[in-house]
Amino acid sequence: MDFSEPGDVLLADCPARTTLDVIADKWAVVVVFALGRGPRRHTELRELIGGVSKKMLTQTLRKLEGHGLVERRERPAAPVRVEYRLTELGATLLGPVESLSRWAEDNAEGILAAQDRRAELHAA
Amino acid sequence: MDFSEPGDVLLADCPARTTLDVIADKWAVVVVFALGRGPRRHTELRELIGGVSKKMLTQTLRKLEGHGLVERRERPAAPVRVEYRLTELGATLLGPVESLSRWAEDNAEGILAAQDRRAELHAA
DNA sequence: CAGGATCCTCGAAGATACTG
DNA sequence: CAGTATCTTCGAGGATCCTG
Repeated sequence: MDFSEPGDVLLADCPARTTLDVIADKWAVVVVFALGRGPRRHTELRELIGGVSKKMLTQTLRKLEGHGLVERRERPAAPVRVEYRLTELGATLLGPVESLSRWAEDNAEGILAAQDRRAELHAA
Repeated sequence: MDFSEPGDVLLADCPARTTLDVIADKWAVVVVFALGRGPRRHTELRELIGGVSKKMLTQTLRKLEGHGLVERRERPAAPVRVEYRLTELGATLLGPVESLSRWAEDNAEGILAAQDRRAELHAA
């Protein structure tokens, strides 16, 4: 249990932590997941995701774009059409994200059960 | 690309999304990661993680405990000693979390590069 | 349609001090 | 040591309106 070994990153002020901050945010994860199935437009994403404001979605997309994970492609037309897609780099994030979402799906029940047990204790 | 297929969860108001909210937070991920190597005490965690306030750490631990991912074990003594460890359920989260952290580590460089390219454009 | 600009609020989180 | 309590600030994010 020696944390000074290499491989024990993610702690303190390492690049991995910085990088994690990019994606350790609810919307980023969900957006990447949603784009995992192919390019989507702003409105499509909003409908698919649900519960995200226009502002937050744009903000999240800009952030992901700024980090090279998402590409914005504007179709000249009137009214404008804008498509977002994962970049090659962004696509590599899909594995971990889906691993996470699979876990979330598989363990939703257990988590909620624990939550409820808590609630009951708290009520007593 | 049909989102109505099963397996396309994580969108809208599904249990997976609720569950994701539990862990889609910076500190939660890092704490789980840190506990992945064995039980740790409050102070140890604070030192290992770095940049987290006492308050936030306690809060995060309570949350994880409330969701059945972490167990709090108090050793009667003076001064009190408290150990935190992953529960069995919590340990199952280790896979996804490490998958994520490995990604973060491997792609830190690429991410930062994209970031910098952006910064330059913005400066111009 | 996509998204900038503005205004406003409310809660997340730091600082500080105290306790079992 | 491992917290709790209190106070305060600061910015994330919603609502609304406007534009190319």
